[in-house]
Amino acid sequence: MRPSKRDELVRKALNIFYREGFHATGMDLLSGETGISKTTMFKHFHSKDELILAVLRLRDQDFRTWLFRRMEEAGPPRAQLLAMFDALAEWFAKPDFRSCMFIKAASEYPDPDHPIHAQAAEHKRLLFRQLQAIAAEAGAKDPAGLARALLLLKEGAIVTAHLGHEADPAGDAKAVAETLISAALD
Amino acid sequence: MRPSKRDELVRKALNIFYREGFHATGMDLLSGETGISKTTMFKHFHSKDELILAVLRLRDQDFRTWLFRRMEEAGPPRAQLLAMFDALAEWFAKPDFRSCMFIKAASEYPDPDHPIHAQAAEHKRLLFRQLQAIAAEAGAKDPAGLARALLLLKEGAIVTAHLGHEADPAGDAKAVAETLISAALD
DNA sequence: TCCAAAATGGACTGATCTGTACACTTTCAT
DNA sequence: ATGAAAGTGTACAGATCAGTCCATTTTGGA
Repeated sequence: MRPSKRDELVRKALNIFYREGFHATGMDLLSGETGISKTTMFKHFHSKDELILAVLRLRDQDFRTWLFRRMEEAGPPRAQLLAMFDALAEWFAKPDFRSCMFIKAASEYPDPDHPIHAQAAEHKRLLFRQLQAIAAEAGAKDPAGLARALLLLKEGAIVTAHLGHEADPAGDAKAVAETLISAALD
Repeated sequence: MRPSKRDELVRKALNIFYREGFHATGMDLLSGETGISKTTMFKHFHSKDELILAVLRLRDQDFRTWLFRRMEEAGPPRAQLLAMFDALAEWFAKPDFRSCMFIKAASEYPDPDHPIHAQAAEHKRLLFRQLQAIAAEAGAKDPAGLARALLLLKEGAIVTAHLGHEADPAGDAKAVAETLISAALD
């Protein structure tokens, strides 16, 4: 009925989990930081894991909406594929960039059977599907193969931007992507 | 004087941290699982963080030794570069593969100023240096650029192998690497 | 054989963890 | 205005967290 508090909790929890990590963030801290009482938190979500799952669902929506909107703005499908890496560069440049929430979730919940791990994997699968569709639109000979290759570059760039000393991982990835796309569309 | 217990602790802790995660693994569990008393553990390492740092140093040594040995076995430098992805495929196929320890460490300690995060970053830098040297040996026009591109593919393959549904991320990465290497050496 | 260093077990601290209980207040639709 | 739903504050449970203490036992080299 009044979903505002619930949404507010999930959105604020997203930022804190993203910044601090999942295990490192306690429910008490979450309550204090969001101003939402622990009682209410546990009324909406029966466990911390359920809250994390809701956070990941929100993040999945937000991220894919943001990314594919940025890509669409680039125009034709071929340009869209390349624009993914410009979007990544934008993201990496933000001062609060701290890698990919789903890579982090999979790192903290390494058991593939854990629901949180599975939810993170689902995000990657949805990304693949959308990218494959654009690759097909662009006329790629092997849309799935091109999408897989571009996603390898994307994940690599994210990890490197968070962990490496490289100046411009998104630019490096884009350079490789250009040759891949050219070869796939000729 | 008698470093056996210390080494034994670090080696066993490595496996447990790798399997379960850093925050999720308590010192009591570590003591129980390794059979080494907590007193002894804290005599060797003044804190859990120090133990983790030692674990990461060991993992860095082990991993780079293993990887570059596999690559050297492939023969000439150009073949060595490609062989990295065969080594990755081997690794991914192991039933206990759970992504890269350093990506996981950076995920759990997201603050770049944290010593554990810094240690993980150092590993990636050492990898880059060794790969760059091989790229130079192979006669690449831009050894640093080629090394960066290949490492993007490597990190992407690792993440995808852990989190994705793809059948053969190492093979996908290798295919891209082949065209990159050809272009860089012509 | 003997001694010092290394390792042990287990109780203990104080903090923090997830999750609950309960009595109270706020909000909103009717 | 009233009643049900939603939210609050706080104290609490029971487990686990990192880390300490100490008296005892084991170990390895001289």
